[in-house]
Formats: sequence, C-alpha cells, structure tokens
Amino acid sequence: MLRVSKLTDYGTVVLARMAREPERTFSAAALAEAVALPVSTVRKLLKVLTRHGLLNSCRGQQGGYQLARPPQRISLADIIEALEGPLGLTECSFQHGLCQLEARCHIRSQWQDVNQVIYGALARVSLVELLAKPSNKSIALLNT
Amino acid sequence: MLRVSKLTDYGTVVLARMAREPERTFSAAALAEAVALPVSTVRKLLKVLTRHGLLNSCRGQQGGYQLARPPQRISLADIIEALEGPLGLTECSFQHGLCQLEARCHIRSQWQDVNQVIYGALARVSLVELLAKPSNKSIALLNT
DNA sequence: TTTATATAGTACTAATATAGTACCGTTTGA
DNA sequence: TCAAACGGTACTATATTAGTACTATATAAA
Repeated sequence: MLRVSKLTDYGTVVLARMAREPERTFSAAALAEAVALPVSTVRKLLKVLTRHGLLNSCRGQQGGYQLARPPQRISLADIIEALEGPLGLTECSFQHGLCQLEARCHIRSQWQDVNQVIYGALARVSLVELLAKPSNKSIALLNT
Repeated sequence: MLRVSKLTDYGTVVLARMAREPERTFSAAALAEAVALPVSTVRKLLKVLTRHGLLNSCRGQQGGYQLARPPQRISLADIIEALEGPLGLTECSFQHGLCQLEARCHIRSQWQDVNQVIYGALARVSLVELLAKPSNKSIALLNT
C-alpha cells in the first residue's frame, strides 16, 4: 500500500532518537532500550545504516554508533534508500529492461518524473524536521 | 522499495490506454490485447477499478468498461488508492493503535505530513499528464 | 595479556503479501 | 435461446518482509 518496510519505519524512530543527542555514542542495546524495540532488530538496522554511511560505528568496549552527519543533513530519502534501495515507484523506473512492455509503454518517463518529485519531498525532511514536535511545520516547508 | 504493486503499475498502463479514447467502451479482452497483458490479469484489474468508481461497466454482449470521469479527473492518487488501499507510508499513519510504540513515538505526526505531501504530488498527476509524451512537463507542474 | 563489551557478517525460519490464474454465476443484446 | 461479457471468489505459487540467532572480529580497560 505504498508503504515503507517496518525496518525503515524503525530506522526513522531510531535515528530521530539519536538526533536528540547528536554527539552521543549509543550502543545498540541502549538504543533498543530507548525506543522500546527488540535488540536484535535494532542491531540489524544499525548495521545497515552504518554500511550506507548514515552512521559511524566503533567496536569494542565503549563502542557504539554515532550519526555520521549533523541531523539536518540526514533526510528521509537517505534513510529509505539505505534500507530499501533506490527509490522507484515502478519496476521500470528503477531499471531498464525489466519490463516487457517497455517498448510499447508510453508512460515510463512520466513515472520517472513522479519518482523525482517524491524523492524531492522526502529529501526535504531531515531528522530535525522529523523531531520537531508540532505538525504543519514540515508541511509548509515541503510545499515550497 | 517504496514501490507500487504490479497490479497498480498495470492499472496505470491500462487506464492511460483508455484515456486515449475516453468515450470508447473497451472489453477486457480488447484492452488486454492493446496493452499486451494477460487477459485474466486485466480482468481482475478492471473489476477493482470499477468497484472503486474509476470505471463504469456494462455487462452482456457489447458490454465493457468506460472511464467513469474525464481523464483529467483521474489521478495517480486515485489509482493507487483504488488498487492498494489508503496511502500511508507507515503503519501508524494509516491507522491508530496498530503500533505499540505510539505512546512513546515522537514522529507520528511528521509522517502524516509526509504522507499528505506525497498524496498531493500523486493527486496532481492525472491520466492526461501520464499520457503526455515528453517528459519534464509534469515535473514543472508538480513543483508548483 | 586477558577479559568483557560491542559491532560485523551471515544464515535461517516463519509469516505475510503479491502475482497470477481459474472457475462459476449473472447480465444483456442479438 | 445463446453467446459475449462482466462480477465474485477462491486457490496456488512465489517473493518479500520480519524476526532471530550464531560466529567472528575489534577494542578498551583491568
């Protein structure tokens, strides 16, 4: 239903939590505790986010994870791309040649436009906006 | 990967084809032929679109399907909602009480804003835009 | 140098959703 | 009356997602 995966959903929750203390280093266990999610799940999540450059990690005692960039420079688009791969509403908008209709299809380029617009909207929401308590603020921002 | 289902994808192709002859009544077989998709699949698709008011149907010999509204009044948002249910990027944005984190979650309302923005973008693309050959036209439109 | 802590990588199972198809019933025009 | 065409539903196979566990490696502190 045009839904992000649960892992992505969790990702935004976890990253938003981290954004409240952007300098702090969190262990997976501490984060799981803070957002009330299973440790295994949070661990998986953090690994992926690290691999995609949104987090820095440090092993060993006193190790943990830290935001790789200031919160205002980590967007929903970044998070979704890290956890779900490149955004593409249709198969054909993601990669050429997968769709057998491609030759006869007249609407491929239009889907690509739509993708770009949605990407733009998601890119304009950073962890800072995500964290902002009151609503309607981000909306205003997004519609510029 | 933030992707619409194949059925939705097919739906846009089929409806775009119908929009090229907005007054014409198409049988499922004729449409399937026109867009090179299996008849069974197209049949399923048309039934759902009819149930959701995007098409009018007529049974019997000489029966078939017809756009229920002028093409400029049928949007991607309509199509996606018909085939995938109400748009909601996260579970919680769709319905209250599903997510156990809700009480402790600070970003629910932000997701709702994001949904609205994406809905708006999809609502602004009608079958007419979808059909328009050259690209970058819809983009300009969408960013207003 | 040893040990406890913490991440990295991977693999696996279960549950869910999607894709695709078929069948039977009903309506309607010729 | 018959054939064309939609309506509803059910079913199977496949793919994806969700959740979890296990082993290896790195690091800081004792």
